[in-house]
Amino acid sequence: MTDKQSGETLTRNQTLVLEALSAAETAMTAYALLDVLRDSGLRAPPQVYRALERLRALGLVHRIESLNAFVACCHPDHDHAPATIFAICEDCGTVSEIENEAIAGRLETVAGEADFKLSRSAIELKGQCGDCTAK
Amino acid sequence: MTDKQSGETLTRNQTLVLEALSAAETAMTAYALLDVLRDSGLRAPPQVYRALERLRALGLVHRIESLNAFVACCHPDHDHAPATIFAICEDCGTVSEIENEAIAGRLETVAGEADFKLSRSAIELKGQCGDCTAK
DNA sequence: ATAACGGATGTTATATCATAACGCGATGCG
DNA sequence: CGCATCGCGTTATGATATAACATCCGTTAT
Repeated sequence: MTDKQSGETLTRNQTLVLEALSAAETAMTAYALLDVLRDSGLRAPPQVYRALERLRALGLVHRIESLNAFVACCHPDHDHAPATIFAICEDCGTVSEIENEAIAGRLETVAGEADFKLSRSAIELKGQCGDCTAK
Repeated sequence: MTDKQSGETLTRNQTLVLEALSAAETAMTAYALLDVLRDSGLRAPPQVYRALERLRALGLVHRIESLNAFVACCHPDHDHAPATIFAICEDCGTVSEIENEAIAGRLETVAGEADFKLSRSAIELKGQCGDCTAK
């Protein structure tokens, strides 16, 4: 059996990227991550993108398409349906993750009605979070 | 009264971009549009991006976030809710636009429950369209 | 008429996001 | 050992997007 990198464990770079993302309040671009992690030894974009790619495959990180940026998954434990909803505050940049079975199901239905075989979906809401509304 | 560009009419560049997009089967990137329209006199990215920006504001064009690309709106007539769904075929690249009140409403609800003031949303489904499934 | 203004335009340069391609070194396995 | 695999580091480049500035041309005010 090979324990090197065949499934569970994260490599050094992957750990660094995941920790930086988890510590961040907002979504971070790959280059922002690179800047933050330069002191930790990362030098070039591919290092960050490779780590992100693997972390995404493991479901530990999500890409926010409308921002070209990334967030750590809030609840990496349970396999989430392919229908996570992201609420992105346009004031403070906070991204919150929402799971909603009803919408996931409806999307499946709608896709089916349109004769579309759904594999993944990206649902991104823009607006103002509670904290910023209060201010 | 000024008829030049105060609301309704499209400028030459805007018309060119909209026509190119409407003619396309799939979503097109700004640079793809630029290539296509070079013979028509467009030379540089800002010309395309400016036209796209205005067309989007008019609701005639949508941006597909997950592709960094653009499509002409299928039904520019009726003001659509801020919850259009795009079904993107990963085989042939076709993008179809789906309107669904139920999902739009549910998203409003879910956002409200999360104390989030929703302004716009991007819903992008990836998968296989009917034609490609049949093949 | 003409000066001043505003909006669209054209153009150059640059910022930002992402990946191709190569070689190295460690590890597991025959 | 010899070889395959994988992560890694590095360089270079591709792809997407915008800043900034000069110009042109109707409209409007004088």
